[in-house]
Amino acid sequence: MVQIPNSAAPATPQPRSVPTSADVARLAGVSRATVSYVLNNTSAVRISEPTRRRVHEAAKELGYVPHAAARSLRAGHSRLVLMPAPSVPIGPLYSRFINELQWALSRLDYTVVQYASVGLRGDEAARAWAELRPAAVLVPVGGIGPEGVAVLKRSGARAVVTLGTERIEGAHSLLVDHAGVGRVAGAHLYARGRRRIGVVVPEEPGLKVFSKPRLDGVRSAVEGTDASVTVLPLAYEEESAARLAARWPELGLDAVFAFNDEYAMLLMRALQDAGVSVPDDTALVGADDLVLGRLLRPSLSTVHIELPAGRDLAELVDRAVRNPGAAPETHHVHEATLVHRDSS
Amino acid sequence: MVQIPNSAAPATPQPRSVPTSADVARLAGVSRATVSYVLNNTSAVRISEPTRRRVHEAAKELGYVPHAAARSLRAGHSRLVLMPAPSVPIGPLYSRFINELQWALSRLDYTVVQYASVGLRGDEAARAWAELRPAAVLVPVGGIGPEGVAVLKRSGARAVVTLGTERIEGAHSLLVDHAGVGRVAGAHLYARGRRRIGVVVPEEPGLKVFSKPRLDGVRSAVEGTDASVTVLPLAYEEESAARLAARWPELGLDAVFAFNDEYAMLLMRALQDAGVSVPDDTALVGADDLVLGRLLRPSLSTVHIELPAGRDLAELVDRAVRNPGAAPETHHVHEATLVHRDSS
DNA sequence: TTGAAAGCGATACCAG
DNA sequence: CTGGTATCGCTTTCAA
Repeated sequence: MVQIPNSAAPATPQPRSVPTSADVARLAGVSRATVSYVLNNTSAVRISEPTRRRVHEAAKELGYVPHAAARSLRAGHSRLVLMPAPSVPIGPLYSRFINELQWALSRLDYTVVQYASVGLRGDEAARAWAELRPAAVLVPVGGIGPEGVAVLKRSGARAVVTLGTERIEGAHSLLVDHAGVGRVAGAHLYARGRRRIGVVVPEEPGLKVFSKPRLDGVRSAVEGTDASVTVLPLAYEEESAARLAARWPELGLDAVFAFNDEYAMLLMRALQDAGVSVPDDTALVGADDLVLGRLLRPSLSTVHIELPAGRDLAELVDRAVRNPGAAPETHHVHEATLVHRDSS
Repeated sequence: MVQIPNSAAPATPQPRSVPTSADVARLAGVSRATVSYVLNNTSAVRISEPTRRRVHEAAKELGYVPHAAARSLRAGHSRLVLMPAPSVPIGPLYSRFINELQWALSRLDYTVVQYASVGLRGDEAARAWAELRPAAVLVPVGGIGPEGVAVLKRSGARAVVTLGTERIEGAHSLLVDHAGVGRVAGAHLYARGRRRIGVVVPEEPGLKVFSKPRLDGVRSAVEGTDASVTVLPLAYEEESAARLAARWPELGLDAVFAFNDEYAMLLMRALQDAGVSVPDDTALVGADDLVLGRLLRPSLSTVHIELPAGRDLAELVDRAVRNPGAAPETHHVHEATLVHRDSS
């Protein structure tokens, strides 16, 4: 690449330093205060129309973009909502919910940001989030403890909301009843006359927060009956499923709750390939009610769970931010219902 | 809720203002400068061990967390990498890539953040991103134009990298050859003797950026031959697939490229339910090589695409940030290969 | 209606 | 080795 030395060709639009409101003021021939008033439509002061125009034109000409950090430093608070990005792909159901939530929060004029806190755990992560001085932090399941909440609050977070299976001291909570998912599945299988029930537990580490309560739910559903529960570790790979299916005769199970629809699909195929008939030999129930469950043959029974509307959670966040002193709210989501299809 | 008025109960640990480095300095009995040196391990100055300890203890006692905005304001730059969050769920393949990338960037000490710019389009979005003064912006396909890149650069972004199907003026590009995906699929179907080829185009709006080049790829593969290409709009719902399958006799197609494996699964089921045999009556090819393709019966032929390692892209970003003057790099991903299974 | 100036929190230079 | 202090960009009183 031929480069013309700067000294020889100062004409090239070299990356001049980024324009500030002072530059805008200079170009418009006004003070920085006036620029601020105009660009923020401050209603407390009235600026003459010609001045407004000059300021707007200067801003556009320079390509001025305000500096968010400077602004929130001065303001003493931000409208940033931080969501730790889940480190494992968490499925379409959850993605859709997150999307909806982000949309709703944007409508309330928050800046929503997903922070990838890879490699940090517990309080370290909380500290990293706190550095950004968010107005609110929305933590998906298992990502924070009471000390983490304290760190965030001390550094000015006005609301911490956890989405998960258990309440965290000091934080608002949206409790999703994963145990209920397991309970519904277990009760259904029991009612269908099944007594030796397997429960798939994904080997993928990030999913334990879901799989554990779902497993416990199945257990609680058949507690005190003559039914037994067998834990079935399974990785999301064909080979793992094939190995599990090969052990089927010795396992002697007549039913499986497969954690979710995707694992159910994986297992259904492996079972069918191994000559195990679904649902005759073994009944199969998934969860999350994904489209793909309806596409399987036999079509997949599943547990449907109604996540709250993104708007509702957004409003909870907004309320919490406006009134940080209020006692933590706890909301429950336990609308788990069984969708009975052909696999059970 | 019973609320005790504040005035009556000032004893409750009310949110005292958030501790700053000045507070730490005061408590440790040193100057703010010293605090900064200690906490940042500044190697240029040597601080006595006792002082270090006192500072660290004071910081811990107060629960001090540095203020990222203040820091980057002072520093004049940030290590923030901004990635606009895709507004549509974009599939497991892409999610995994994003995750890997975030991880690699964190290792290089960048703060990676996904920004949900819901509702903003084009330059508006670019301006919103620019307010955060990121060091680099990674824009997935179709999210930015040349003016947007200019806005970002003018406000100090040292690198803009687009991941997509076309180069954008001024930005580094990682070009994923979606047309190649279509070409490979089309060529394969042609080679298998198919001549009336349907191409599924998702009705979901966000997917057009992928589906358009894939469709064009199929077209180019059979251009100048006796094969024809028919566009098949399809929404990701059973009913939509059923309607499409019902029209099958009149369409008279002997092959379909189904955009990706998920749409392929949807269509395969609908075709089978409508009595169309795959692959005898109609050959079917998906894309993305998802696990579920192997689980279908017949197992699904698909186009595998090798995305670059997250590490490589992270290094491109890092290089670009360190050397903002360098000419935009363009990298190509065109490793599309056909995985032949039973559906074609 | 506009301008001057203080100050948000952290850092890095320059003295001491 | 440690402490003042100017500075980053912006908003917001207070005066003019």
